[in-house]
Amino acid sequence: MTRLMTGPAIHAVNPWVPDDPGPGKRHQLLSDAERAELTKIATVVRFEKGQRIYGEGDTAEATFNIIDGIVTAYRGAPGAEQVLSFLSPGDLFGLSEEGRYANATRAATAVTAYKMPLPALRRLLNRNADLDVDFIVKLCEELREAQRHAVLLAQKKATTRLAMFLALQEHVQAASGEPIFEIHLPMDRSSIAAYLGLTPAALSRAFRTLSAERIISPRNLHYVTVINREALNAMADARSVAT
Amino acid sequence: MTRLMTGPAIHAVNPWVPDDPGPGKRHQLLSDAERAELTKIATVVRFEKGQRIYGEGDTAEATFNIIDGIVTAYRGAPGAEQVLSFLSPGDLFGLSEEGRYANATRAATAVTAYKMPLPALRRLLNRNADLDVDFIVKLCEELREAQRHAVLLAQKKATTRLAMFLALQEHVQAASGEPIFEIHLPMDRSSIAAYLGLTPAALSRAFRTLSAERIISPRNLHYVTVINREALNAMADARSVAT
DNA sequence: CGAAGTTTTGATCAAATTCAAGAGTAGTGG
DNA sequence: CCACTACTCTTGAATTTGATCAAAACTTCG
Repeated sequence: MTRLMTGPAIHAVNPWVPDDPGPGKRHQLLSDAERAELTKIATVVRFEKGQRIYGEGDTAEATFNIIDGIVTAYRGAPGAEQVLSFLSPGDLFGLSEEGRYANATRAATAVTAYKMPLPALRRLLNRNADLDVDFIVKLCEELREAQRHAVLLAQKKATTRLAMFLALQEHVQAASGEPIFEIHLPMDRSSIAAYLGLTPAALSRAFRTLSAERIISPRNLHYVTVINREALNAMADARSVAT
Repeated sequence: MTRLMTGPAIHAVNPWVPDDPGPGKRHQLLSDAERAELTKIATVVRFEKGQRIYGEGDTAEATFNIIDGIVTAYRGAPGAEQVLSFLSPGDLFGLSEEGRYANATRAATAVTAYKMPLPALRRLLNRNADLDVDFIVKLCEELREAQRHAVLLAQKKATTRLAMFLALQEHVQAASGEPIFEIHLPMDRSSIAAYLGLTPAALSRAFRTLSAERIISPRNLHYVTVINREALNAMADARSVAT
């Protein structure tokens, strides 16, 4: 969580070449000059836990870059709500929605973020080709994340979905730098359930099953230890079945 | 299907402003000059129905731009295969995968496409900021499509998923210009099932149910008429439930 | 016309949803 | 600091739905 340099930060893996820090390792995409440029048009905003940031269909006014905290992106009316993604520090959201936001967002935890007004951002992107590339790279990453989500949702068993989710969270955590002895799940159960396309009841049972099978060991609602990583990865890799 | 001008074509809606041809209407993003540039590095390739274009994990060598036909993007071993998207003319694929392709692709029908080697494309993008923007826009669109897919997969009832898929296909068809009295489904049932996260058996029953409820009327395996669009949209909009 | 493939249908089985009630967790105020 | 309330999460029992396995109908193509 050391954040010495100020200004917007976009974290992503390099899509072009496979060298870099390490496979799957994320790094800062922006140069200091670019961060300075972005800082000029950005303001820092705060949202408290549970607060809505913008709604589905609202006129898009700004793009956000998370400094700290987790943001939930979701769609649909309350009661039939579908969570699309959990966004972490370094992530970008509120971009590219045909003039309106395509989904709603809310703070899953207390959130600090840079807010960049769309017109200014657009002008900046038109002038700065490198910055464009950075945004492309970031978008590609989000696209792949959405695809992973689709793969997750296509799994039929609740335990498989949960296993994939836990593996994903572990990855996110590892990629953000901190080593992991425990997986941290800052969001609440119903949000996870909505992300996994399950009812809270089914999710609860899935947790129970994985615990009973000695694959995980939940310390409390927000911290889980992986006991049998072999088994977890075997489920998560979803390369079961064959003939 | 009138395709008078030659050269790569990227079709997308404009993400910035909501004016344009019409809401949800796609248009050509590239200028003639840009198309000429891309043409210089592109070659035309053909794939026959069912042919694999590249595999998951292969070293990424080129990006493709579909001229004609439908491409299936999928992931996972045969038998546990998950279809991620069906790509249409004007779509781009094979982009942005960290040096390797993140998913496999195959031709769902006979396909003609432009093949653009990655190094050349990269050089071109570095020189041409406008082109970058076009790619960003296109990527945003694909991102949103992946999110829609996730929303679809999160639906619990098979009939709801099918309804959403049919609505989606109708949209794609409408956006590509041709008016629709029938929905065209060029891909085979098992691919649709894999896209919907269902078994072929369940998909078949879902078709049956929607037919029995007088919502659709399939002419044959590849053409379906919507009889009751009200009901179809009601299911597809997934805005059921409330309090 | 025949053969290989795909799609549909049927019966059984497993799993998730639903609905409802019970534990556990905050968060509040005395 | 504890007790109370509101909320989230878990658990249970019945029902619905899709998966599975296998066989029959239909396409497609040689």
